[in-house]
Amino acid sequence: MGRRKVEIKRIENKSSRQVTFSKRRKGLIEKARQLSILCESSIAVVAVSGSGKLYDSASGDNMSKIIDRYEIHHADELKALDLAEKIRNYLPHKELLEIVQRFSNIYGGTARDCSVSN
Amino acid sequence: MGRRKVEIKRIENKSSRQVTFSKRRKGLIEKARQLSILCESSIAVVAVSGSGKLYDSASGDNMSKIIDRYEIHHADELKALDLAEKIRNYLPHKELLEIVQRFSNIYGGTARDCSVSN
DNA sequence: AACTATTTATAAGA
DNA sequence: TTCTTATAAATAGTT
Repeated sequence: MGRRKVEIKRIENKSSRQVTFSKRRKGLIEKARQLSILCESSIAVVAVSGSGKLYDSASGDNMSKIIDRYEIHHADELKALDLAEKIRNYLPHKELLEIVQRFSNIYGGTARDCSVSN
Repeated sequence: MGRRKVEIKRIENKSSRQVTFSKRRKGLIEKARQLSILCESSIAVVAVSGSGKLYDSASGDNMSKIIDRYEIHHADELKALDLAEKIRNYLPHKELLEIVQRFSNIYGGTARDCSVSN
């Protein structure tokens, strides 16, 4: 849908890639909104850019409810993976948990609007 | 994009609505796939139809990781869930390790311009 | 940030 | 329901 047909492969030029990301992300979210209204459905879109920025939209219902719905639907798989694995990994898990808690204490779960270099 | 312009409002006829849901859902997921590849990004789509069926796609990364990313960025709104608590009860060691590494990437040595509440 | 030539998505029809 | 096709809509390259 443009001056030329584009191959679906990584756009090498960084600024073109960013422009395309911006245009198509907007298009995608608008399509989600339309689908939600036309067909009375709930649509969640979460996009993470190459540089790590997060964009999301929830149409027809709020994001938490849509994600909950996804997780309920996949609960069986998650549980099957979980139980044996959790026991098997108990000790290192416990140690890692302490690390995560330290992270949580430092960053508090409330950090926002972070730009990350790389 | 069809024989006629359509208003973006609920399609009253049930079978038309189902046909449109099927066509547009497919289109949306294909657009997500393209965006992911063109711009090396990760895109999650979760759709719940009016009748409660769930459809999802994850491009560029797996669904759990994209949802985790969303939840990390929205940690403020997820205080009730408490990340550490969720990890303790829910995630196997391997995924926990990945979360710790992601915390390091996000909040580690190169993060700047962070506003942190509390 | 706008424009527009083209491609792509899709609404209606077969 | 699957295929076709006229048309609307999205967007790639340009300004």
